[in-house]
Amino acid sequence: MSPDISTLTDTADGREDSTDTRERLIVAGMEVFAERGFADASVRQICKHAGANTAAVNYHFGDKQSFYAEVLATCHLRAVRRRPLPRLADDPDHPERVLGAFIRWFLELLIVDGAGPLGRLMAREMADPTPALDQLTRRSLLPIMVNLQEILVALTPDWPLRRRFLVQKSIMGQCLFYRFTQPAMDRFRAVVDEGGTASMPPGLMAKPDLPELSRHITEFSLAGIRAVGSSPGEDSDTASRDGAPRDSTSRDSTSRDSSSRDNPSQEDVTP
Amino acid sequence: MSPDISTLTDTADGREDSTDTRERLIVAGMEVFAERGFADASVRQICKHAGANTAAVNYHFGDKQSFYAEVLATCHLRAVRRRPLPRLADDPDHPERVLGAFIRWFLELLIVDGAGPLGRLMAREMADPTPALDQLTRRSLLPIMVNLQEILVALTPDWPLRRRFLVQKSIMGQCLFYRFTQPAMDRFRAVVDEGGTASMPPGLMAKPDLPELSRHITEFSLAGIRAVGSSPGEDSDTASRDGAPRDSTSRDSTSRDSSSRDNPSQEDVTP
DNA sequence: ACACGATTGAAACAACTGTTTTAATCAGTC
DNA sequence: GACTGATTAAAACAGTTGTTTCAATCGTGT
Repeated sequence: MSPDISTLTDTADGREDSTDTRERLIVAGMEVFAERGFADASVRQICKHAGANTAAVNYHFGDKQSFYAEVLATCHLRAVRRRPLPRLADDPDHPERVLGAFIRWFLELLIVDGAGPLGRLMAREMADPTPALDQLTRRSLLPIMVNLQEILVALTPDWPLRRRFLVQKSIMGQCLFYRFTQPAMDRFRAVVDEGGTASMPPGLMAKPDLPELSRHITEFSLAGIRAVGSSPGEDSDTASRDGAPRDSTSRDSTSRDSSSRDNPSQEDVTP
Repeated sequence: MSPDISTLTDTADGREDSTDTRERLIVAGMEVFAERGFADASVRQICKHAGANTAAVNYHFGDKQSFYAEVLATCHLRAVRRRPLPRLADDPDHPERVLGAFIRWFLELLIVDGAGPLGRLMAREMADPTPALDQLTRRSLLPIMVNLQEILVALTPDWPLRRRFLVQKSIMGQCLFYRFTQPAMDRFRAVVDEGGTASMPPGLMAKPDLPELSRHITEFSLAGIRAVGSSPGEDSDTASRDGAPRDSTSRDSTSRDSSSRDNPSQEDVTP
């Protein structure tokens, strides 16, 4: 009797513990929450969209907030399961190559999956944090940043930590741009395409081409790394130059061994 | 019925026709909208916060949506008025220097003003666009991007347009990172500071230091520009499609008044 | 002084919100 | 069959929302 079996509820991993309506509620919650935000999405709307009764959300999940957290977690889990993160251990001898793969992966996550519910929900959480952002940061953002940090450690073994963090943020910022500014860029494209300016003629703001994009960011960033690496860093506060230049003996992905190299003594990051 | 018809248009530029409560409403609107978002902020809340009656918003601005648009416009106008945009014309012979000044300016806008209402409202608009995003894009984002594009044209006169756009987005992305990821980074910092990982020890995620930051991004970006500039570009696709080989030579004379065509929004940033 | 338009105040309106309640339905197991 | 426990359906609840209504007030020009 469900009116909308048509909605592709890619229940490839639909488990048995979840009732039919429970699953349908989560799917509907993804779509509606992503489209209208937590505050603007009403449970009635979601339940109708899922072909369930108004009380279904409260029965299955307790209240709206818990339901939202569940939707967010499920959304994240499914997105991350189908797109495995490229790690340094995959090719420990060529960190530049791994960096390129990571950038490509990150861009795909942001642009392809980012257009779906997960990306929109995360963007909303950034602009308007709810209690669920905490768990989302831990589960989604932290592994990505740790992974990139490991790649950068292999690329720049004897850098001060603070400088490496700056590079990390430069790389992530270049990628995140295409997700966070997307709504504005769409309107921007419309403005430029109809009018245009001297330095920005119409027709130039096409949608990003993913291979070209990842190639550009990788090249741009590697050059930036070499540049800021050869400049005299005045941030000797995080001194402790370890004596292991470009040693790619770091073999394990979990990398609990590299802590001894990076982390002799520093709690003085704020001069 | 509708008391808003004639007087609403040009009140954003600080005319004195605004009553005391009107101004108070806008200020309260900035704070409450920035803190709770458009949907979650109630007019009762705003009116109480402004010491006005519940009907004040509807009387002075028509409805909530128009009021919000007015708040956004006023907010943008005041923030941009106190922080003039550094332009290429300020130092036409040293575009790298201008680029550094621009990056510094942009970071200040994002981090200092960004922590205030304008930044939070813009972040919200990005994640959850309302009809007001259109006007905000035109007035706020467009002049910034045009200005950066002009600087980049001076830096890389004979580049294909498409490649220059990529660089532009790389630069803006690096800066925007510190605004859009701020809530997540705060939580991130808390996680790292309490636990820490192998490559990310506690105490490292300090708040960004503005001079250091702008220096890093400028250096990083200039190196990236040189790198992607010396690589073989696939410029044929865009150059031929656009049919504009005119870029670097003809625009030097018209660089100053690029707003002569249809770009009155330029004045929003440099009044 | 009066009148008049602009503004304010307090109450009311209709619609919607998340959540509960109560009754109905459905599988299974004795 | 009857009993049990989980699920669903429909209605109701208490509260908030944006917006209107209408009388009271204020500021001024004459």
